[in-house]
Amino acid sequence: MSKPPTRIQQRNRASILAAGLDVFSQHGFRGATLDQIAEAAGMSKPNLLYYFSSKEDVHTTLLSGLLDMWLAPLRAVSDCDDPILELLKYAQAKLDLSRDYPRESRLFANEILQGAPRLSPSMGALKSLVDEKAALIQSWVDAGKIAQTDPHHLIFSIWALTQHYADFDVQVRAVLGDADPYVGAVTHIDRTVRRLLRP
Amino acid sequence: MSKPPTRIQQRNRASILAAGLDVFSQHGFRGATLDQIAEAAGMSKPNLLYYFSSKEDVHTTLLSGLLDMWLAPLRAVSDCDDPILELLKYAQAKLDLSRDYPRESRLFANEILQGAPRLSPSMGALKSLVDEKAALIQSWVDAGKIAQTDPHHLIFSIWALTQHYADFDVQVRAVLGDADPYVGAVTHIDRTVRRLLRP
DNA sequence: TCGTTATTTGACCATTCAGTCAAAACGAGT
DNA sequence: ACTCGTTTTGACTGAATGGTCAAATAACGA
Repeated sequence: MSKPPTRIQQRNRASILAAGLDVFSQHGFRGATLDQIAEAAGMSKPNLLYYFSSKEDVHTTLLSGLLDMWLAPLRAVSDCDDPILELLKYAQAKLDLSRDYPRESRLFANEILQGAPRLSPSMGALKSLVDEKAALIQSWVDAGKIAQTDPHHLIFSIWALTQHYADFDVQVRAVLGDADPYVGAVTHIDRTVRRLLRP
Repeated sequence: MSKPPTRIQQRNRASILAAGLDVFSQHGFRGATLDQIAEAAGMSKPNLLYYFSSKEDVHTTLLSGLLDMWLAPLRAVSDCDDPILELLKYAQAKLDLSRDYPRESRLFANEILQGAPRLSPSMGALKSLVDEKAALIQSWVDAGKIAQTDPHHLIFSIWALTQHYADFDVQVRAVLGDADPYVGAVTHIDRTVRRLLRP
């Protein structure tokens, strides 16, 4: 039935998704227009709709494709001798995502902020993953390897602390002036996580 | 020139702003429609436009009116014998705002996320306030009253940790299930701030 | 009650925007 | 050069939406 996509199809779908990421992350779903996306992708609107069936199609394709990347660092958290280092690594990986992929972060933030209408299918999987890692963290607490803490809220903290720098970028930069936010953020988050977990 | 507003004017402007807060915080500026807001306010669209000159007028009126409330807890931070308690109080006050005024939090988050196009005038004042309080915190660090920390990033941390519960409410609830997020959040944030600041 | 002012609204306009369609342009194999 | 499937687009449609306006209705003081 479905033929393998040609080179042109791959290239065009990719540039549409890149353009969509740009526009959706900047204006949100309702604020973005197909003309904007088509223009940013270097093609006409009907041509865009030849590759994606609708505006929503572009959006959901982006979201589902990005969720994996976004959760990869959490998936990588696993049992080991030095849990503090493991969670430190997680926090830094998450901060790296904020620095290197701020548009992706804002795309998610926009979606969650509006009640995640197009993301609810994935919420179940998200809960499973978080619950699993929370159990692992709890086992570290029980073994006395890290300080007493609520694992779920610990994960929320890491999300909040790191994503803040991508999602509230303009505010952070307005306050800091010319300084690069991430220089200070790296050491601050390092210290925060260490202090929070040291038994 | 400008007459004092009648009782009807006060009531109607107030209900328009209440409706606008509801709709804007849920759908963002572009996603919200005047018909929605008018309906939520219990009046016709032309009538709404009798009290506010435009959609943008409603939005900016909301934003500027809310900024004061939002920054009040930070303004209240002042020098004292026990800086840790002072900052603890600040963090809890901010968390209370997230719990009691989540729509206001999301309204701001929406605005910042899109680059704060309608909020840039206030950014200068924001920086002044933060710089002032950061200097105060730095003096506490220098006096050895709290642990070494970057004051600006400390403030960002408190913002991030507390606002996360309002802005990402659906995600938090999807992960936690039925549990009330704020029950765990209060003690978690208390512990986090204490551990972060203890010399 | 009457006249004046404040309030409310139905009808309307112009623009924007998602999505359609038929036809044109292109490309690869023969 | 011809054919057939793929890609591209100009022109269009219908619905949504911000905003206007003149006329209707309510409030209120004299």
